Amino acid sequence: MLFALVDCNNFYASCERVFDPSLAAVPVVVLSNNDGCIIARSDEAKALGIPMGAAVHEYAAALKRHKVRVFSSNYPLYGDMSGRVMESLSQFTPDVEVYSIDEAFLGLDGFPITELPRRMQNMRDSVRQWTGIPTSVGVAATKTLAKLANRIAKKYTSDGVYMMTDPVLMTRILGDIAVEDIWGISRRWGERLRAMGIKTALQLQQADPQQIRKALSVVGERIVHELNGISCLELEAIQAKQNIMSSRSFGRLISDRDSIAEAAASYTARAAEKLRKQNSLASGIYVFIRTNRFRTQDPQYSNAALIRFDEPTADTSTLIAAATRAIHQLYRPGFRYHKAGVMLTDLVSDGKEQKSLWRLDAPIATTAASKRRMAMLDQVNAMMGRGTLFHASEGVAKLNRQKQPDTRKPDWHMRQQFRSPSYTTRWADLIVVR
DNA sequence: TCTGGGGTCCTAGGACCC
DNA sequence: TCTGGGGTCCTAGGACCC
Repeated sequence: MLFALVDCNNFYASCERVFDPSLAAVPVVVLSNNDGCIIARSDEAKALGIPMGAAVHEYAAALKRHKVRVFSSNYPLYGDMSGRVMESLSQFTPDVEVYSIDEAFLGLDGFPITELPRRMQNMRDSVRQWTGIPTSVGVAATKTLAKLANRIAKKYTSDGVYMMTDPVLMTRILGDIAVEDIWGISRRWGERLRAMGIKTALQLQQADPQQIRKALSVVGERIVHELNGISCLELEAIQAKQNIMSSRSFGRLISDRDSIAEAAASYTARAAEKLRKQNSLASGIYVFIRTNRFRTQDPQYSNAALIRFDEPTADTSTLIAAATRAIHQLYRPGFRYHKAGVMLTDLVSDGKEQKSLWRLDAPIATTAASKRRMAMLDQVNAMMGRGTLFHASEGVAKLNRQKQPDTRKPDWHMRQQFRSPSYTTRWADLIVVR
């Protein structure tokens, strides 16, 4: 069995180019929702050294100097283009897993191996011709290796297709790839592996799977097997989402409760629409609000509530009513809020059993952790007034995991007993740092 | 001034049961 | 005050992905 990973090159920037030929061969970037940061770059923009996720304000001068064409994001357009690309791919094989808006895995069962390079080349050219979107194709024995092959295709080939099938060549390639560049290994795990002396993909491939499992759980072990050509990740069918999220930063700081509730209501309406589109019902809604964590000079507050419904629902007004109640419960005066969001959770889709049965009787229940934070915050506010940066650690779990101790010198420390919903006594530490 | 918006999976620990 | 062995279900949180 072989897998292909097809990845659209610089997808959002390429989409903009499809509709404006004057953008060809000039640097193009696409911005995030509030035009806050850069989320897509054409090759020319990458060559200028503009990093992914860069804050626009930091690069405003450079963008201007190099005459970079800058676009606000247009998600309906990108979604539509993505659909066309996926549709094109399905002309070549029915085994298509849409992995993200700009990527798909293909199962290549039934393709004669000798013909594969030509077929993949043909597919890539056709997608380009039918949609205007350039892609890269990586082929290998497992999804993880196909991901790496795709990198090679993008970086080093002229035709955008790379088959990683030669074992000798593969050894050389893996030796040149840093562990963090493997699909599924990011910074934290990369650090852990490096501490174990594993720095390259080749070293991880040759590592003891059991040892890796100890360090990185079964997820890490799977990666080791995948690097060895033993497929642990199958092609997955498209399925209904398990959660639907809608959140935004406000674009300015908001202090009054009703404006936040209004924002939450509109997020909820958007999420409810998506919910109905996939024919699901929500069993709960998770609502969060937060201050701007980048403004360290401001007092910080973030909290979340989870509301369960007696009956799963897709009714917009029910959902909005719940979100509004949650905001009222979470809101604390004296803070300048930056972001809020809702997540419809534990969705019930047609024919599918609901995953869990809720035992909580209360019509509204914030999460236990949320209740504790709330109680502590209120207490601290009462004792000290506002304008305090706080840091809370709770429960036994975190202690046992030996989280890095906070080295900032606490001004004030409180240990609080509380009762969880089941009336088991637990404790929480609250460290107040000015 | 400004620093996104979505998702998934896995595990530890606690509640609860026999 | 200390004390078992087996199990399941649930939640929160920590990782990861694009």
